[in-house]
Amino acid sequence: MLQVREGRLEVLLWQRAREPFLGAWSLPGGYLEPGETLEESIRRHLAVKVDVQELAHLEQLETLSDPDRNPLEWELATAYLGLVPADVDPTVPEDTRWHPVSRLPELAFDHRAIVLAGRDRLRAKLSYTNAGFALAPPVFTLSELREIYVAALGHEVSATNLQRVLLRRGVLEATGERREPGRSGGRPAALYRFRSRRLEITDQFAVLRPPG
Amino acid sequence: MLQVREGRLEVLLWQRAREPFLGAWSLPGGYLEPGETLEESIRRHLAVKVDVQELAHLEQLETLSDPDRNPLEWELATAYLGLVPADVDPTVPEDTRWHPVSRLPELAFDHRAIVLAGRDRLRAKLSYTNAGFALAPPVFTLSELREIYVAALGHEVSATNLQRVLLRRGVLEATGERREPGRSGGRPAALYRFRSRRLEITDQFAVLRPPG
DNA sequence: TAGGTTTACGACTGTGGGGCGAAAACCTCG
DNA sequence: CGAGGTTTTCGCCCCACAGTCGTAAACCTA
Repeated sequence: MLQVREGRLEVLLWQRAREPFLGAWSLPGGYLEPGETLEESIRRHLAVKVDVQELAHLEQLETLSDPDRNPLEWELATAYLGLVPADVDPTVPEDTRWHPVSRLPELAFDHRAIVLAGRDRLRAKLSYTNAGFALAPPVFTLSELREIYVAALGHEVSATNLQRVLLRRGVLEATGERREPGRSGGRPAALYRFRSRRLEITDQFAVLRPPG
Repeated sequence: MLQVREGRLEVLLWQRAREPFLGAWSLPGGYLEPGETLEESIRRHLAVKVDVQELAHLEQLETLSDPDRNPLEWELATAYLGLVPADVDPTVPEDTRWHPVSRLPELAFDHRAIVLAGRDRLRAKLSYTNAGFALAPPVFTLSELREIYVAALGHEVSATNLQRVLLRRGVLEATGERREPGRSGGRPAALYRFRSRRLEITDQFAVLRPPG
């Protein structure tokens, strides 16, 4: 589960209570029950930690099968990427904490690689899909959205470009409302929302397009 | 396993010898052995059908977990995409055949969806990676490469653009050799090869680039 | 009302892909 | 040997679109 918190991309980790890797930080998850879908299982295990309603997007990353990934027993794991909007702050149990992805502690199993793979997948999809909807609040100003993109991408983003690109592609739409400026003044910012809240691919990114 | 054969994108299928879906066409594969990697398992099962040396690229697609995907028992499956260069024609057993992806027969399980997902993954990666190396012979003319791209992408591709795009990105390099023209004449074509034969991502495709 | 702050937006620029037509380099046939 | 046909190559133009910058708009406080 990734979320932009305080201008940084962070991941939800919990401290293992069992061997192997007792006490190490690790990704939330657990075993699959018979007759259960992988996605159902993920949601069930996450529900123990956080309110699952707040998961705006969930997608499969990869299935890990290295026989040495668990030193105690042979075990497969299917990694998922979950995204949480920046405006919510789910209450989490004592043994669970958000960690900035840029400074991860020692992680159990191959979880470090999984977190980095999730970050990379997110960064790629921010470029050619509307994935931002899963990180942003329901409505937002362009400045707020820009901060979210900066945190997730890890580099500066021009607000002008962000607006033009996302509007041209039809990813964003204006609500018509404005946000009142703060104490320091400034022009009131227009409020936007994502046109769709489900993942959609921006087709025109394909190079070697069909003619016409 | 996908391959461009006779100007079409085709997939290797075999006819099931057991229930469920006895007699239906299905993707090659089988059960995972303890202590085995998923990729090792795939290669092991494929080796029964074809010479595995000819697999130029293999990548994981998705793990399917719908409890109803197998009517007889609860079973997970991890789908892989394998690519075979167009210049080889592996000998295959009696019960195995290449089928054009555009006209698939009735397939067992969820294999139809898997094949289409593999085709779509391939099409996407042809745009922003050097994935073509896994479909093309070691050396080739631009016309030959163009035919492969047309077959895989399912639409026309201008030879001019193909050359310019792939050369600019450093995906292709000229060998310096030329191919003798055929009976009908014509200017001899320059021979090219892929600079790398391992999957590499063309970074500059990212929209919302870092400044500079 | 002046000065500061934040947002919005138009204008310019540069890069790179798409399309087209001419030139190059070979063939065969009369 | 030259004419005509075939295939490949390459230069040129166009246009879409992202990146940059500067200015105008719209608010605040003092």
